[in-house]
Amino acid sequence: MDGIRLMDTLTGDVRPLVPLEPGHVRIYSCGPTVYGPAHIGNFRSFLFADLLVRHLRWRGLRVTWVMNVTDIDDKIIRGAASEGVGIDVLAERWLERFLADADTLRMTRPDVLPRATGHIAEMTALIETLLERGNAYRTPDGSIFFRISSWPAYGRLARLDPDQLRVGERVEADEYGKDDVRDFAVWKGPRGSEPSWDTAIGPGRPGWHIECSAMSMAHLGQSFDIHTGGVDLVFPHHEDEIAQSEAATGRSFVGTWLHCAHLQMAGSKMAKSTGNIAGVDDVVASGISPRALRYALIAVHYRQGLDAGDASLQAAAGAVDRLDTLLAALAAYEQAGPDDPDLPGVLQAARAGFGDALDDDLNASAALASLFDLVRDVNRRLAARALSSADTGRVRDLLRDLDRVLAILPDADDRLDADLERLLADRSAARAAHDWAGSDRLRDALARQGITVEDTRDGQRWRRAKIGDHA
RNA sequence: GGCGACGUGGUGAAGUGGCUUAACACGGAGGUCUGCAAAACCUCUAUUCACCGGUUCGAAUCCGGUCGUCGCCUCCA
Repeated sequence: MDGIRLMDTLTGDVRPLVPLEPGHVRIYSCGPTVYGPAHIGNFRSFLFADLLVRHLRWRGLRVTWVMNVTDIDDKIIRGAASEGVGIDVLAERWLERFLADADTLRMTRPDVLPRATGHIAEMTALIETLLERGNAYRTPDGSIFFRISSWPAYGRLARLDPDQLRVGERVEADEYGKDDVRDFAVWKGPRGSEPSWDTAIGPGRPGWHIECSAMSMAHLGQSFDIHTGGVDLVFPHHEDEIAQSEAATGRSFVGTWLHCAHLQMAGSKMAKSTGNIAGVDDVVASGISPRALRYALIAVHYRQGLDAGDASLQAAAGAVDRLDTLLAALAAYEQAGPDDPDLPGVLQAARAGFGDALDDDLNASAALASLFDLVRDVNRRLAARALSSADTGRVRDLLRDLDRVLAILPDADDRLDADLERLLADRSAARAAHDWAGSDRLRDALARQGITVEDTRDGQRWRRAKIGDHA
């Protein structure tokens, strides 16, 4: 093991992660714009950050994770106006929904979820500095733009030559007056009935990019370790963040830029603008459990495109079921014999393989391979009756340990309600009486309620069904 | 038009110079076990890594070309 290595978008190489403060990693993730429900493509990028955070913590590092919430932007303004409510009402509603979906997918709650509207002062302070330093200028309508020509490094992150940028023919009315069409707004002057803040730099509202610069620096400092987002944010969003942040502070902004590839659906990018989307609720309604969805979203390397087709979701459900089955088997197994002398080595090797894979730029596929190698090995030992009852606890402990990173196993305290418990007890009794017809009837009844029951020499065992019910 | 990523079995996907005639998962075929079922385990399911050429003792892995897919090039994770 030679530490955690990550692929930095800016330099294009894989480098060891060296936190600015030893033992403490500061991470900023571009979060949701709360004007509607986030789709599972959005969640892929959030879950990839979650996986990173969980792995770093599993490695014993302290992590401060900040994810912004954009609660003021054109779409929110438009949506609120069409409903005749304030932007705060709309934002609050969709933020709640975002958090609920995030919980469903077992995303770690970020340490801070700063909102743009709560950081106007930080943004205007940053803009003032940019004005003072000559990196930004005002236009007649009260807007303020960042001057790209004042920042020679512009385009480095996206590997774009500013002179080659194909500038759109459409120029928004409010953007007339820019010195250069490529310049971007850090502050938008007041317009009609749009929300506006009275600030030291004048009335108006913030541009999108400045939000992330201000909020990340407010909560993590002028320089921090990792910034994550989807590849579509590389340009212009993150490019602009770097320019305005470094121009304002004179310091390096971010140590490592991490970008995850798009989730695709039917061969093309999942995006709200194309309507080619599926929400967490849509997938769950189709019978895929949240745990299986999480598995599908994190099982493929984050820089690899991923198609959320039915086949991959079904495969994920199958893989999760294999883990559930092992847990159920461990719980049901009883063997008084001596401990398996080989087990400690097997467990240690699995943990090492798992951790090493994730250290290597978060290679989740390889980490899962290590986990499933362990699953087969343990199943073999269970079948051979080589393990003791105490050994099953050791295996379970390791699975739970690895699951601190994966978060795909059933809850440790998952219990059936009383009615189902009774059906299980009845079935056990029927079997004891060799009442096979009754036993089969009860098994069917349980299956209809989403519980799979299986018989072993240690008695019956149960687990949640793969498809359908996922309480 | 510019820039970038990628192309591995029935499917998803790891591997990026010899340990790999290719991990792991899903699926399929056969077998063991079992009241039945399921699960699990065992065997089989790519002599081959888009195609062509080259470098090398040796390539899925490096180089060149061709074809194809996807993404970015102003607010989309």
